[in-house]
This record gives sequence, structure tokens and C-alpha cells, in this order.
Amino acid sequence: MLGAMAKAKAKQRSERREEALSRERIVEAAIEILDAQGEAGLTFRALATRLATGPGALYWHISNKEELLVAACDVVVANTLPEISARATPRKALHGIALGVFEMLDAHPWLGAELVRNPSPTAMLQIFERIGRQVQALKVPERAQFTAATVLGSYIISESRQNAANGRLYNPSPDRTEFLEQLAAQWQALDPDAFPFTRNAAKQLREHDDRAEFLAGVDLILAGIGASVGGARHD
Amino acid sequence: MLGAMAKAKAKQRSERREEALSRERIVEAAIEILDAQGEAGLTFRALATRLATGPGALYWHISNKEELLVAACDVVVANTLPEISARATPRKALHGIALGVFEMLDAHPWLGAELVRNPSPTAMLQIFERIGRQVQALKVPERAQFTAATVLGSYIISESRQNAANGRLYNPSPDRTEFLEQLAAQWQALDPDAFPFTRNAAKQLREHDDRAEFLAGVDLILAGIGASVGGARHD
DNA sequence: ACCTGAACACCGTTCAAGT
DNA sequence: ACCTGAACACCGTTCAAGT
Repeated sequence: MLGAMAKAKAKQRSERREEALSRERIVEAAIEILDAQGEAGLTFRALATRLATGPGALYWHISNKEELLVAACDVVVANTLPEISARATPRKALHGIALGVFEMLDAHPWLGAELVRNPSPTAMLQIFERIGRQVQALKVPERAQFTAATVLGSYIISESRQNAANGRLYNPSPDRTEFLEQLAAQWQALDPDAFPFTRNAAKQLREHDDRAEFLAGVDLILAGIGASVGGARHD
Repeated sequence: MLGAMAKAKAKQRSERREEALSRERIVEAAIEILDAQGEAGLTFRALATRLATGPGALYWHISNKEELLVAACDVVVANTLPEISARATPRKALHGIALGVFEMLDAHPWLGAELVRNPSPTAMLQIFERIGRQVQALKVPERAQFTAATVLGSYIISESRQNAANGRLYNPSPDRTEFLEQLAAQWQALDPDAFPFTRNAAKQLREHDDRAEFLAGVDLILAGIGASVGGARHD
């Protein structure tokens, strides 16, 4: 009897195109909310409303919010990373991975925040492996591969996250130019005795291009890796 | 009349060694709570209780929690950074700064989290300037100084934060060794086709020393910086 | 000017009750 | 087995009222 009623309800749902609740659907809806409203917008109440149910129902499928966020990270990373196309050389491949992560976090600013606050082992592993394979292809001595991949991963993720936090400013917008101009002015107004370096660096800020600067950082690390290989070039 | 009463109350307070509330005292108390109980322990109620007042009183001195956390970061960074001793060479000085930040975040794990979530410009500026001066001393071409300092800062902060998040594991504890052993076992159990690099890197994990690995990363970046200077050594 | 603490508008999470 | 939604135990923040 109960079975029949459950079936009836399921049928009713599918007729209305309201699929049954599932972990996948919940995570999917969470990602949509995160992308649209940011981290502050993701509450169990908002999520339940969107899924036309009560907040308690979600807990049948997901233990808590932390697990929900980790699952959201895993899905986005698993969907986005394979889209990064193959390249002819390890160096170009690493540029591709770096830009891929950069754009991924730019498109999902909450992802960068979550990736450093509470890194999903699964998501981090995907990125680490991708980077590591190219490090291997660069013929880095085995002993030095772990360090090389860690430094690259650390820089790529933290700098991409920072860029995303600056507000989806991948394409130089007037806002961003204005912001950099203001920052440069602030730096130039610093006490020359206390902040000689920063004050001087203000010049570079005025011709700053987030994306180019990011890749210059990657290249600097690649130069360091190259030095350990013996100065050989790998373009 | 009111003035006299206020004075009487102030006198009573100082007799009881209850100094008047002030921004400084509030921030100081917040740091003590953060160090003792972590970020979750810092609530306006807990802070008010510790200061023997109501939560509303705090808002007279501090606009909101975000400002409180930024102020806490500024104080700790301003107190800790000058303790880093001078060194003979830029390379050694950068090691000193790197380890100084590493230990600072290890002692205050909430600081690392806050420094990446909502970076205090003041605190970041202190660190950036410190690093930048040594980059300058390395005779890095002016155009490349900004990138060099950014990469170093990004790596030093994010890796130190990661270490701190791992749980004050600076001194190799049995816990940490056990954890690394388990992680290595997990990595070795990965699908060799999907994760060849990570699986192979599991070996390195077993002889992993957090502190040494961190410095190896700094040296890798320094090698990259050195390459741009023309391969000259700066020990 | 500065402090008090009840009250407001939220959270994540639980759980008895339903189907 | 799975869903419901009221209720619990918190938050940050505000504000009328005090001194």
C-alpha cells in the first residue's frame, strides 16, 4: 500500500517534471545559487525553496553544508578541467592549465574561496595531477617534481582566487583601471622611508594587466624549474 | 554633573582594574579569543562577556566583525614582522621572512585564513614591502621586481596558511607522520592510468618535511628570479 | 559620550510527525 | 525510505533606554 502510494507520488512528480530529490540535483541547484548569488546566497532555506521542499529534506541526502560545498567544488572542477585542451609542449600546456584554472575561478568566485578555506581533496588532486604530469614532461628530476608541482599549484590557485575576489575583472573594465589608478596613487603617497619598494612599484601598477601578470608569475616559476633541469629550454 | 559622574565611574573602574573600553582593548581581547578558541570562538557575545559588557557596547568602537578581524590581523602582523632579524644576504633575508611568516601563521591559524579571505591592505603591504626590498637587493631588473615580489608573497602566504590549517604541525608530531603515511597510502592506491603523477609522488610524501619542503619552494622561486638576473648567485 | 541588554532578522541543524 | 516544517540553539547587528 505504501509502496503504491510512493509510486503514485513519483509518477505525479515526473508528470510535473519535478524529479525526485537526489544528491546530484541538490548539488546542482547549490552551484546555480552560488554562481548567481554568491556564497552568502546559499542557505538551506533558499536551496529548499528552489527545490520546492523543506530544509530538513536536504539533510536526508547531504550531511551538512560543508559537505555540500565540497561536492559543489568537485562537480565544477570535474566538469571544467577536462575542457582544457592539450598543447604541443609542456610549457604551453602549463600555461593552458594556469589560464584554465584562472578562468574557472573567475567564473565561480566562490570556488576559489572554498578551495583555499576547505580544500576538497578530490578537486585538489585533479589539479595537482594535471600540473604534475607536465612537470614530469619537463624532465624535472624525480626528487624535485613534488616541489615544482606544489609551487605551481599554490601560485596558480592563490593568484587566480585573488583575481576572482577582485571581482570578475578578467577583461580590463573601466572599474578595474580606475581601481588600479587609485591604488597606485595610494602607494605613491606612502612614506618613502617606510615603504621604498612599494612606492617605487606603484609605477608598474599603472600598466598592470592581471592576466599577463599572472602568466609572468607562472613563467618565473617555470624559469626556476628550468634552472633545476640545467637551464634547458622547453618551448 | 554628568562629567563628575563619568569621572567617578572611570575612577571606580581603574580601582577595579577594569580599564575603559577602547578599540585597542577590544582588538586585543579578540586576538586572545582567536588564539585560544579559533575563529568559531570569536562572537560579539563572547567578546562582550570577556570585557564584562554587553555586545552593543562593542559597536560604539568597531563598526562590525569584518573590521574587527582586519584590525586583529594588523596588530599581529605589526607586532610580529619587526621581530624578523636582519640577515647578511638577500637570499638569507628572504628565507628569514618566509620562515617568519610561516611561524606567524602557525602561531595564529586564524590569521592565515583571514589574510586570504579578506586581506587587510595594511598587513599585506607590510609583508609585500619586506619581501620587495630583498628582491630589490637581489638586483632584479626594475620591470621584473613586481612579479618577483608577488610570486614570493603569494607562495609564502598560501603555503604557510596551508601548513597552519594542517594543525600547528610545525614540529613533526606523531600525528603528522601518521597523517602523511595515510595520505601516501591513499595516493599509492590511486588508479595508475588516471593519476600516474600523484601515485608516483606518494614516495616523496613519506620523507616529507613541511618546513624543508616550504623552503625548497622558496628556493625554486629564487632560482627563477636568479635566472632573470642572469644566473648570478646571491648567497 | 559611552554603555546596556533586550529584540530583530537571520543562520545551520534536528526531529517528531507524516506519507 | 523519504519528505515536511516547526522548533532549537545559535549568530551579527540595532536601538531605545539609561548613565
